[in-house]
Amino acid sequence: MVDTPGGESLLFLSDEQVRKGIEAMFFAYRGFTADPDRILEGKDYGRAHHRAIHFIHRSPGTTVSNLLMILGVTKQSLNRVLRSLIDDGLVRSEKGKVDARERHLYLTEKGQMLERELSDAQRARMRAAYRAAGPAAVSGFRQVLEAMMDPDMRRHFNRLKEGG
Amino acid sequence: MVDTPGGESLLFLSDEQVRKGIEAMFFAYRGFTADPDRILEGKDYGRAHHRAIHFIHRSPGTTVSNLLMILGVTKQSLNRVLRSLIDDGLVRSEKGKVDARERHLYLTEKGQMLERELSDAQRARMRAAYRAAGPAAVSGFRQVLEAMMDPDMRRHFNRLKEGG
DNA sequence: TTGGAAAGTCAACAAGGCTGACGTAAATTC
DNA sequence: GAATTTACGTCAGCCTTGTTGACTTTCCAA
Repeated sequence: MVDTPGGESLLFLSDEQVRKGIEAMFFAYRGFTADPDRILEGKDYGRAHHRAIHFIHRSPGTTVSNLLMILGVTKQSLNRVLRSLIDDGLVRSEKGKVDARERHLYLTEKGQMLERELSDAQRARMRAAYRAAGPAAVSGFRQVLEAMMDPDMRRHFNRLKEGG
Repeated sequence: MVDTPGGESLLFLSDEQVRKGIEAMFFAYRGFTADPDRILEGKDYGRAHHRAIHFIHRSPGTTVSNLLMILGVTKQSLNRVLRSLIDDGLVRSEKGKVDARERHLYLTEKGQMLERELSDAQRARMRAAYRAAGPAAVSGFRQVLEAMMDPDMRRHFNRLKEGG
């Protein structure tokens, strides 16, 4: 790193360094999803169900269209997932009181149990990685990830309940 | 963070903090794949082709089975992707000289052009994120990602040509 | 009261995973 | 030299999860 006359800090990032970052994302994401995937296989659910469960847990009472924006899929695709979760009694869909067109989504007890199981596994890995890398690394990790998001997604990300 | 008598550094990571990390991974990965996905749509190729192209570029002459391990898919799945890339003249498959059962894979000129296009876009985003976050953050980012990988994947990751 | 938004649903399709079975050529082992 | 194993390719069929397009119902708001 070098400070230029203008005060800007230049990073000399070779293509190779950046490529390594790209590959790190690829391999790490595999690990990131591995544990929940393992739990879900044989349970009739997949990654799509996990994502829905996660964000409903995170924002209880969220609407379908809000979920659509966060997940970035079509309503037909999300509907198929929600349908099975609702039919199986993991998710409850409540007609909105102020706007009755909206459906507010909540996890049932059963849904919360699965959510717990999935997130326990995923958090364990994340926590282990955090511990191994140390607190300074954790902060950098989060900064780079946030900078990598599309602005819309960053907005959604920051709107989720604070705490981190 | 607190230093214990034993010298160990404890991280007090609330579930909320860890959850934010999980969500950061989710949203960032979307950004990470967004640009190549956009380029590929309308070109008859998808993310699977991108991955194959990336790792063939990265390790010219790699064998099919090596690629299988790195990508973590079945040979039938990889074959479908390679088939189209070979038929379209983006990838060249060469019978091995020392072991004629193996096929060594190379990008053709045409394949290198597409690789360049895809990786230019992806590197631009990664580089921008790196610049925005700063060099210390970049180091932490890489450390956490590496700690998050499965050991097998970490081995593959570290075996790829150094430079970062 | 009517237009448009939110949601749900049906149908059809595609990408990209998977398993299982089978074939072939080449290398290795017995 | 024969048998076995390895590396690869391929056929067939299945599943998940994404897509479009069309249509309906419900309901808010102008």
